Amino acid sequence: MTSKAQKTKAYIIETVAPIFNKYGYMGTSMSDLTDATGLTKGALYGNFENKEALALSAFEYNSKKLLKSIDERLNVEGSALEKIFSLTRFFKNYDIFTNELGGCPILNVGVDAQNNNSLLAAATKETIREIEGKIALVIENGVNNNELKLPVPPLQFAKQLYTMLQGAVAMSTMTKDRKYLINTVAYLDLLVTKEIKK
Amino acid sequence: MTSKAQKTKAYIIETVAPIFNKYGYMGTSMSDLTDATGLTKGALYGNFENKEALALSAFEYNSKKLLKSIDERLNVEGSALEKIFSLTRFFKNYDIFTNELGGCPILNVGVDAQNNNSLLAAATKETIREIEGKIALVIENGVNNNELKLPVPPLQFAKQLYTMLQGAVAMSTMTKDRKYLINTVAYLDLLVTKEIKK
DNA sequence: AAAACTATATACTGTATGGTATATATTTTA
DNA sequence: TAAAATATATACCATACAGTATATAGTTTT
Repeated sequence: MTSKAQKTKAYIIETVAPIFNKYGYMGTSMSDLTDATGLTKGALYGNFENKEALALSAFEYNSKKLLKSIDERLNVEGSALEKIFSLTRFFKNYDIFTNELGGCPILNVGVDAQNNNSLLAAATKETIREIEGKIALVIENGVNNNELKLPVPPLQFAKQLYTMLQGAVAMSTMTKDRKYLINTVAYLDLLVTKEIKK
Repeated sequence: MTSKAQKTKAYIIETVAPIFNKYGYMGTSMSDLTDATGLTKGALYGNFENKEALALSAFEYNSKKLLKSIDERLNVEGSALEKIFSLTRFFKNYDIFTNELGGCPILNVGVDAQNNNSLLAAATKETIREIEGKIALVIENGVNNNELKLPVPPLQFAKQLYTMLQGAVAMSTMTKDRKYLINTVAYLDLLVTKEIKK
């Protein structure tokens, strides 16, 4: 059974997460958070040591949501190719998916925290590593099944794939134009079919 | 002749530009800027209406530097292909180039300002448009010279190219690993040679 | 249901914030 | 070089900031 206190803590995190993600660590004030939650500073500081701990919990909340979704796409039934296409299909609507998170947590926090908060910066870096690892695993299985042929090691290919996807995320975020996502995914699907499908 | 006042204004901008770029609009305080310049608030507010005007001038200063460098690479003597390779060579060391600017101004300001400052967000968007246009022009000339063949219109190809480069910039920024730049450029050079060179 | 405990609200720190009015230097013009 | 014009420094707003001590309300446990 979850106690009232645990519920409050969870409520704070999920309310606060999109705000930190949107406005950044420096751009979010504690009073923004009391306004959004309807709670007082006493409640926030009773549940979290300080602003940084709260921001970190918020990032981890968003990060987990993202990782879970990516995992789901990469674990669909079928061949390695189908798993990869499932992932690119996810990124085609990435802007819609990340809208409720307050934008892409990787990009927003990764860039925002770079020079402002080393803990958050490290957390982003770790999440990137995890995502790349998950993609690499699928690709590696495809190679072992004689389904795929690669010009580079699986992890490097995964990194390249994710770099292109994240590039589309960055461009569509900055220009508010989702065509970057659509066109990049179309290109990647073609690339995968033509270059690494055996 | 440049008056003392004009020199001061220029000095403020060039001193302040990397600070805004590194720490963001909200992460930079006016006292950070008085510290860095060795000037007082009176001097800063005498030369700029407010913090926002100062940040905008700072971004434009960085943006112009970047656009100038890109222009130089795209205007080297030679074929369209050589111009494109000149650009990718530039991005291979993009982290070194942007170090003195306080990071990539497009990425940093584009992400930071997205939800915090609409003027800066619009300025980033415009700079992206300019860069894409410059690349598209080179590619279009290559097509007209019968040097290149494209599967998509020149501007779309330019956008795709820049998206991949900017993806590498984002990833190398967030992970502090320049391999993303190196590997992406290696891939792009291959892509250009194999797919669009006639 | 009462006692013990815990979580949230209130009221308050001291400091930093963006911005301004005005005094004082410093340039520029005559 | 003296007067006029301008740029910078100083001293000061009011407000917002992260964080805290303590009172009060609410939840658990017995």
